[in-house]
Amino acid sequence: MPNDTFPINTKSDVLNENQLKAVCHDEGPLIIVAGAGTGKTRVLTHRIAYLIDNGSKPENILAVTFTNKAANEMKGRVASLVSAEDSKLVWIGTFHNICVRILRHDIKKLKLRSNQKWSNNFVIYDENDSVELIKKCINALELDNKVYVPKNIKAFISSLKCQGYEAHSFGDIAKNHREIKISEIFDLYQKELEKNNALDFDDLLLYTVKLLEENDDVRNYYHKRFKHVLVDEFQDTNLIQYELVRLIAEGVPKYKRDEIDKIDGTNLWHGRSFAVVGDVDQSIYSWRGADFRIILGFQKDFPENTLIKLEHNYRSTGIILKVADAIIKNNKERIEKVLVPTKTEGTKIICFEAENEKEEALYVAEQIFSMLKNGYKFTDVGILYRTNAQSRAIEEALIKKSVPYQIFGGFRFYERKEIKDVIAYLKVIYNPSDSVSLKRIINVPKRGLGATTIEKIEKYSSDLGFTLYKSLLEISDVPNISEKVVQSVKKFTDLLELFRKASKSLSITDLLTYILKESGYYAELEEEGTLEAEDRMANIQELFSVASEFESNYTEGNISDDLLKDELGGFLTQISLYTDLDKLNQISNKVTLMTLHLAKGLEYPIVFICGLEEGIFPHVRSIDSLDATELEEERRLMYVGVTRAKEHLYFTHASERQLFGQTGFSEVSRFVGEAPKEYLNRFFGGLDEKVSARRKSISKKGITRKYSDYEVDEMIAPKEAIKDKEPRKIFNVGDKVKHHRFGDGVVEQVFGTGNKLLVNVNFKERGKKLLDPRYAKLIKG
DNA sequence: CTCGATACAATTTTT
DNA sequence: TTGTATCGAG
Repeated sequence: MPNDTFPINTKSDVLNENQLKAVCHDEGPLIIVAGAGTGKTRVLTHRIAYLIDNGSKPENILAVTFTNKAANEMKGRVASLVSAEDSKLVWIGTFHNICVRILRHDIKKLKLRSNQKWSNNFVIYDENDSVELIKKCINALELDNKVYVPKNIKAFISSLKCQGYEAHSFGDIAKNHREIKISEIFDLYQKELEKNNALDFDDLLLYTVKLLEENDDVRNYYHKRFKHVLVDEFQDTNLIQYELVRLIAEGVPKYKRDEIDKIDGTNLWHGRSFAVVGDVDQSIYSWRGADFRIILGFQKDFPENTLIKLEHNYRSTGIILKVADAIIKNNKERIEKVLVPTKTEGTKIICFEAENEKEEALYVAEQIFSMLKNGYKFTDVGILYRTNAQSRAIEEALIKKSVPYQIFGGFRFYERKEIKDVIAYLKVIYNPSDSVSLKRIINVPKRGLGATTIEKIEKYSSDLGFTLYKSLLEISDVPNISEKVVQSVKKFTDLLELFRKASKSLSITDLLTYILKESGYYAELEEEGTLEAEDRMANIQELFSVASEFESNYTEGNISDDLLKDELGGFLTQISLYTDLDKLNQISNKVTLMTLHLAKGLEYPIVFICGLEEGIFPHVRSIDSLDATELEEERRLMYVGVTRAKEHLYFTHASERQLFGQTGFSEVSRFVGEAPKEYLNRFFGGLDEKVSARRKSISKKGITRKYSDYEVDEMIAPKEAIKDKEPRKIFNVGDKVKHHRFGDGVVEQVFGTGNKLLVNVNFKERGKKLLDPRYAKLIKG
């Protein structure tokens, strides 16, 4: 829902039976198996509101998501259900965000092997920073970076960290020469991070878990504080993330679990809950260390769990769901479940075979215009594909046909060179130990400090155990350095010291202006005068608007307490954990292009899934893979794509496609074949005389429908025709009630009997609230 | 030290 | 075809 991110959907106040059960589950571990479009977010937000309305303190609730977008959406929806003050007290955030909050407070309590301690002004390294550092480690160990490819090593170490390994514990189990070497790189990498006072994304989780495991006080504090823990997208949780929420919810380190269970396991859940929501069929990040079998682990760890399935789909038409179901049924690794439609059958899925990727793209553009005639808007359209490379042809066609579009994925804002440069200045000012950022800016703009000089200084630093910054400050002690370089370095460090002083008094935007001017960064760009340089300046301008937005939030006090302490630190944290996906909230009348991965959690009335060809989707790598589970993951991705569609779904594929500058032929994807034929309407592009033999053979079977001039199929229903099959019933009890906080209201729904009684009350001033009369004081009359 | 030429590889990427 | 990474000449 890109165009209405925080809707207060009046209908959503009515919950179905299982949604209600999940919302009102009082104590203990809870698994909510929620298929696509079954109101998962609605359940989570209403559950938070329910807990608050029924006596829980908002500060006792922790809700964890994977993306900032999901977190923001949840915050917005919770804010619409409870009071503004209450909603601010609930901790809602991404795994990484929650970890930073905990670590900024308590990382000093975490001891390093060297008996040093972390300081709370640590910086966060992104993928690039980490790879840079790994590169350095590989060099330092005199290993061949063709054998030990930094990017791959980073991924390997990352997966180790996600399983809870540290360098030494991996070293103990390393099986072969390569693994031993990797454990050495790992070890050095970690030491370097320590020296830089930097944490990578995985460390945020790993160290928080370590802190909670080792430090009883910290663990007890968070365990006592968070009486209700909720986890979104649980199927995408990796081991370390699970361990984090488990530690908070259960309050017991892993190795102590067995003893505790026997002693007072029965009391554990008194007034507490641990709710996880997930759908294994939507697990598409296993290559990132996520393992949907974690749900089985949860069941094993908490045999007393309650399992609730949400199977009523409120998003898609019947046919779309049948197709999704037929496709995902081909997977072996799954928990059996069905999606029960609540909408009409809808129209058949249109499957278009184009001659090549250009025609495919043109077809998409034309169809969008046809849909406009049916009352749809550009915002109603989502165009999905497997790989970013596919977007080019589509973009070209959209430009040609003047279809406004927005695209997500590809290069990210915060990975742009100029943005990284400017941020590197901020990072160094904030934390001078950060040598990766320091190296990034030491010669940007050009100061005559090249690779050889840096190497010399680095050598000197590691020999004496200095940080790079310290060596720069004492540059005249470094051997074999020319006077020219000494002067240049002095000028640079003076500049940084100046910035650091300025940072104490200046706002972020003023500091940025100061840096750009004094460093000569702006001047260098201006001098260049190229189109590219202009682009860069524009991007830097965008960074300014991000900064000023942060400032206004900061002064208004909308930032959580930890971050309030330090404006620069808060800003750096925010942008380190930011992704482009967050921009998706922007309202604009445009169609949206993105990869299938990015589409998870979104929905569009009209969805195009493009490039449905063997080799593209499913991708060659998963077809060739010996591991059958990779193909199953591709299929789950297909399932995610199909279930994004609310009303109309298109499959498109091309028989010929340019790939890496070469033309190749491709078969239609097996996933199209897995959709029942009776739900597909097949169309073919190209000119009649060019019809291939294969196509003819298909037409003989009578499947072909003549397709010409890209006219829209007459069978497509106008938007109004697709409605809910039957509106969900509202039980109008009509009792007038009074609540000490919410005032007067009318009972609109009553659920259950006796102990399980629940009422849905519409309060004059506060709107609808779901209440348990056992806790909420309701006075009749 | 800097710049340009050439070789080379090529999913997905919540943070 | 594209983007980047590396190497050698100036």
